[in-house]
Amino acid sequence: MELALSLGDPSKPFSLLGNTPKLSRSKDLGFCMGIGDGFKSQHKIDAFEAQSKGGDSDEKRVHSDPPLHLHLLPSSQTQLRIPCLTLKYGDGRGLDVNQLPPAVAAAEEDDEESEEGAAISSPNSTVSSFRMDFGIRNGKNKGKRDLEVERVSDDDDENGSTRKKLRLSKEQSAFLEESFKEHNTLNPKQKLALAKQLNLRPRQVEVWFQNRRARTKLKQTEVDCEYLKRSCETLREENKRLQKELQDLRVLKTCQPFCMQSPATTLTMCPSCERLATKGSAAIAATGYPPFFSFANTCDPKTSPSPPSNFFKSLDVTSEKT
DNA sequence: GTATGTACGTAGCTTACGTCA
DNA sequence: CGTGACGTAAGCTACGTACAT
Repeated sequence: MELALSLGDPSKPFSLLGNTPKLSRSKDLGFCMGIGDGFKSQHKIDAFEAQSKGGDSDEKRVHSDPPLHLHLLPSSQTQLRIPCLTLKYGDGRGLDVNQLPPAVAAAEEDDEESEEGAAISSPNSTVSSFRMDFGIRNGKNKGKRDLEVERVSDDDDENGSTRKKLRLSKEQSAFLEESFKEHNTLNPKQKLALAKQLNLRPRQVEVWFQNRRARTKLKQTEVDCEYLKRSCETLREENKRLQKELQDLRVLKTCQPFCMQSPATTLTMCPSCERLATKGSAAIAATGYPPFFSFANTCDPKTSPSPPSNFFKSLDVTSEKT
């Protein structure tokens, strides 16, 4: 797994070694490492939908970018086949709390339609005709968790205003996860479609995506933190080594009168190993002979190609007189 | 062209609840 | 069975952006 820092300008997209930010789709990765530019992609989707809708308030948001058609769901046009969910609605068992009571669901639908238009809920809509029975489970899959959920469902019926913690089913979570991999933000239409497909309230879908983004960011922060720790450790070691080299050079400078007569000792850096070498006293001390060109035994001359003449960064360490 | 108000979406923080060891 | 840690759904607030006036 590659690591990349995204601690700079938060408005800029997460970049992985220069690659375009892209949410990871790998199945084995528990979270998405890339932080996409949610606003931009969202606007692209808006632009597309405004164009396809043919003129309402959204149309004014159209960007100059070409419309980007994102497929919200893996199979929004087809029935999702999940074996444990294929029981018919209304067998009287295991009614999921996350499935709205018919009256409430109808009210929710009306609210959403009044807010966002009836595009989704039209009788001919493939989305509205598609109902996944996520709330229905057979006896085998109905466990303690479902019983718990049913209890809350009863409360929900008697008072919809109280705050309830409704655990999403595995299937619902998995489906939301798949959608999140496609894109980590939702526009109202997508939210509605997802809510309908999963028999959730649009607000639940919205909250789920909010929390999912937060979790992704948290994970990324942890990864960044680890990376910074390692970088810090590496730099500390490097600094320690360089300090020691500098100290050695200073000792040599004071101990060898020969150095006083020579011009400034020049430190050079090996292009392959990036260790310091000298064209002067240090090399003399190391070899006993004034070197013409040396990396102070830090490099294998066979494997170290000759650097261009202007490559070396020079450090004058003897220019100041003590 | 600029200032102001409004609507909306998001991030961040927090709370409350469910699950598990 | 009680308890604490952890994960997560949901509430709340601040902020940024787009748009209308």
